[in-house]
Amino acid sequence: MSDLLSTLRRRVELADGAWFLPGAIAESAPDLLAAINFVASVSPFRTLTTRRGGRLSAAMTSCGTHGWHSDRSGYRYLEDDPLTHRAWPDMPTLLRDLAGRVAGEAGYPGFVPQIGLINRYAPGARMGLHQDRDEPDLSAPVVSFSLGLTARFLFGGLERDAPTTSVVLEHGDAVVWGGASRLAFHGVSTVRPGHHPLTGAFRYNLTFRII
DNA sequence: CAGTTACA
DNA sequence: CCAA
Repeated sequence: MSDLLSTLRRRVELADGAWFLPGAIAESAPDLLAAINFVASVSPFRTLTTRRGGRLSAAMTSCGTHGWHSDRSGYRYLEDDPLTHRAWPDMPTLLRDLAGRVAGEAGYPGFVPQIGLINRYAPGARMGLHQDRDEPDLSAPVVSFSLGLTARFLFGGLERDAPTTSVVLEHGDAVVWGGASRLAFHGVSTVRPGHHPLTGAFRYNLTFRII
């Protein structure tokens, strides 16, 4: 897609500093799936536990300098994958470049992601409202890509009780939130059964962060 | 509280 | 399904 057309693409502001970019990464979807498969071949998808013994329904893996992890010690970023006891896979150049481009389209120029967290949702999986607050550097936005099955994305405010707005995230969509929305609560409703020609019975979400 | 569960 |  040309730079001209990408500058003309539709943008919807969900909240102050939070942008929904429909179709922003659609053209790169096959290459993104290949990148996901590479990451998972080094650091496989795994199901994480919460501090109190619950289990996250979305399977996760990471790439880049650190990976996001949760267990009985809580949430944190780790330099090494506790599953493989080795470094997380390098972030594929395509992911870094695409996340930077999409951040720029949302008004956050110069974004060079350090970490890519990949969430895999089978039908029935969900993600409760939460904040991305494990990053010491909150000046950078969070960039999110959606691939495969559709899901309803909930975007709230700075307190858990604040009302949420929702958008349906489809294959190829992106969301970027930063600035006044950087610590906004967000989540994903239960993914419904379905089939996607590229991803089969899965939804993939990639979130790019700087810590 | 990125969770599950009990009950109106 | 929502409140806790």
